[in-house]
Amino acid sequence: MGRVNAEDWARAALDALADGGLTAVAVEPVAARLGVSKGSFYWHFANRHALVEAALALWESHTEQVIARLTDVGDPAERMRALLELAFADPADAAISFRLISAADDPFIAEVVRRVSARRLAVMRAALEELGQPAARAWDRAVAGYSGYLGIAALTRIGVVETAPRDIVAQALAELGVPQAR
Amino acid sequence: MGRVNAEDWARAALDALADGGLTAVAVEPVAARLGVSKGSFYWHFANRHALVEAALALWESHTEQVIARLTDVGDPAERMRALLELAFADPADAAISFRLISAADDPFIAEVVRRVSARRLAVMRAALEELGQPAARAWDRAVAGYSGYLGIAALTRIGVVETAPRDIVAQALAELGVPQAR
DNA sequence: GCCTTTCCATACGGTTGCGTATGGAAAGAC
DNA sequence: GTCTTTCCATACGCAACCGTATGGAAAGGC
Repeated sequence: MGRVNAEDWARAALDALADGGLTAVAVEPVAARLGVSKGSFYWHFANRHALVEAALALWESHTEQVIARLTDVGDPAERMRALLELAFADPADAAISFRLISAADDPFIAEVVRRVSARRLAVMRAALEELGQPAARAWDRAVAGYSGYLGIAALTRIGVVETAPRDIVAQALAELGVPQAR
Repeated sequence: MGRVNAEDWARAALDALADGGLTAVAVEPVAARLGVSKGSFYWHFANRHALVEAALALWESHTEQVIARLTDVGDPAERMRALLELAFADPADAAISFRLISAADDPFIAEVVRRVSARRLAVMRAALEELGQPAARAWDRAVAGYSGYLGIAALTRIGVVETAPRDIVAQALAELGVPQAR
């Protein structure tokens, strides 16, 4: 790999997180993943915590990028469909979300994952409210939907359900009470 | 605490698992929790894996005890209600389930948690089928319900939802398509 | 072509947890 | 009361990872 920069380290750390959880975001293993040594790491970062911080910032920015793309979609039903398709298109994110919630004993991680989760739920709730659902119902359905997203990731992890079926988006939309434009 | 036996160790290990995840099931920390030293541990167990094994066996037996109690309930709707009430009565179990799925990188843990999860899902599916739901639908609803159970545990962990509302059982029964006997 | 800056490898000490060895305390056999 | 069995504390070696120190290679300024 030759020379690497801080962003390479952040990306590799996020990969390691998805593969092996927070404990896998360790300096020496990630260095091995990049084909460099610790010497490189401590040039780009002060300590391990800074690496975790960078990986989480990268992860959070992905969510923000997705949300930014969704604001272009005026119709809330279509926006919700786009959201779900983006969400299920990237199976790694559910795994990472799961890993981070697992690691939420660390207050810093808990804060980041709480913020990102709340942000995602807020977008879902807003779309459901625009579709005419009462606030409380919209919130409950958003929570139920996101819980299912995380729970399915959990069950997939242990192999009691295989990869999500093809019509998962349509199914989810129906359960969220979003009218199908078909 | 004075003298302890293997079962004390297993219970303490399960507590440690709920509190801090699998990495917290370490010999020295659990010994401290029991007020003894490693010398005690290696008298009762061969190695750390045996302790993890004992803790998981204890956890699995809890599930089996719950299921055994449910077989006494003839009416499937009432049985499902009893199941949900027992499930939500013990908030620690969802946390432990979540912790174990998190730790499913370990093949042994993956196997146990897969077996227990499949067992629970089978009981749910059977009740739904007895209620007249087609097999595929019963399975999908069982998976959706259990996913929600795990997902809520995840969201509770990071504080985006507070403790489960009072009517969580009624709500879950409705979503599972179980007629309310009221 | 030299010199500075940038970046990385290697070697070391400190910490934590696993597993082993060994001696000793406490309880029961008789 | 002695002897045996049961159980535990302490001390040690080993491995993995964090963080530091230091020397050196590679790239760019001029």
